[in-house]
Amino acid sequence: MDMAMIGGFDELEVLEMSPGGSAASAATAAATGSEDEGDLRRGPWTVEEDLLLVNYIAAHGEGRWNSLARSAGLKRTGKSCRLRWLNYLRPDVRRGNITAEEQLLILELHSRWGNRWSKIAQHLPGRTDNEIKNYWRTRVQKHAKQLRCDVNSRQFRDVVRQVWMPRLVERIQAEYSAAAAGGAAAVQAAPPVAPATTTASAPPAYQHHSGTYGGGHLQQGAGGGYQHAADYYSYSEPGQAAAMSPDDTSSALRSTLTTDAQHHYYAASAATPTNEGCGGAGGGAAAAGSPTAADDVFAGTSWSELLAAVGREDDGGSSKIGLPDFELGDFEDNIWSLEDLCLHQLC
DNA sequence: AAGTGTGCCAACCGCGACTTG
DNA sequence: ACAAGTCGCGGTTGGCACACT
Repeated sequence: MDMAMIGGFDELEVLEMSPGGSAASAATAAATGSEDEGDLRRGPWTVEEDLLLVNYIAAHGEGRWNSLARSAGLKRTGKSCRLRWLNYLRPDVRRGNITAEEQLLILELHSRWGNRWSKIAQHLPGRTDNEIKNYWRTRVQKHAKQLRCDVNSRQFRDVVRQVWMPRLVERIQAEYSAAAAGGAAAVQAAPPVAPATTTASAPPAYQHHSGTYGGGHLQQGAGGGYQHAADYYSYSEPGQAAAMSPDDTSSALRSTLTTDAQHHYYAASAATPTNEGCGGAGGGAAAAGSPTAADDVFAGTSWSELLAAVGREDDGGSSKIGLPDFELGDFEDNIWSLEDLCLHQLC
């Protein structure tokens, strides 16, 4: 937890504030706090409450939240204590912007597992399910809305795979190249590569290799990165052999950073043409459920092939994938810009 | 400078799964 | 085997902060 932040409050008068909150929120807390309602408080946590909780857990450990709440002298439900601890006070909670690597993981894992936020969060060290859920709702769903797509529609998933993820990979790649350039003179590292040419021109760590999505099948070794990649690739659903332990989150992240991510995301995404409409209810089941390997109709196609297959519904029938006639709004980040979509003939 | 809109995030709620007696 | 209690998850909401007009 951010004890420094809590310690930063010198005056007890401001204790009736949620961290990062305000007097207004404190007032709200007082108004809605129902301190007397069943002797249970609700609303924003005060610094005093945080300290009580943290100190109690430090001394006795977590778990048994209802009795913990009583024993710690907190007028909160166990549920509320658990939430506060897990989402905010836990020492290893990571705060700040979701990195490109993390975005990539979230997109990938969500495409596999759907809204299994806690499961996804297990693979992002320090991130909470709540944070990932919020990210999805505020960022990803916003994009879907801009595209007039149902976030669960296959079209939107295609766009994520064919535009957003490549963009993230490029960004990560560029960052690594820049880091490498900063460290050594041997900066022959490839510049951020255009998606369709990546396979041919990427630096070694990103070289294309064939593999089987979900099978951990790697034909080409390229140092430690590939080892991690193997771990990541071979992660399986319960019931299947899982090469990566659930707690090997850093491995998952590293693999995302250091492997043939493009292959991973695009070979894994070999598209089956579909004209499922955007904004309809059609995609709900697809995302609500967790796409299995068998369900992954994108398996087996290189990502450059995939990009070549992308087109619009109204392009005279040449499209392989029925992407909608997007009405583009402003994309606030460079990951997914109008230029990107136009570049890939998605607009 | 004031009003409005939007993004973000902490917290709550309901429900199902699990545990315990 | 069953009921009550507890836990964990996903969905939703309320409100602050900031950007924009």
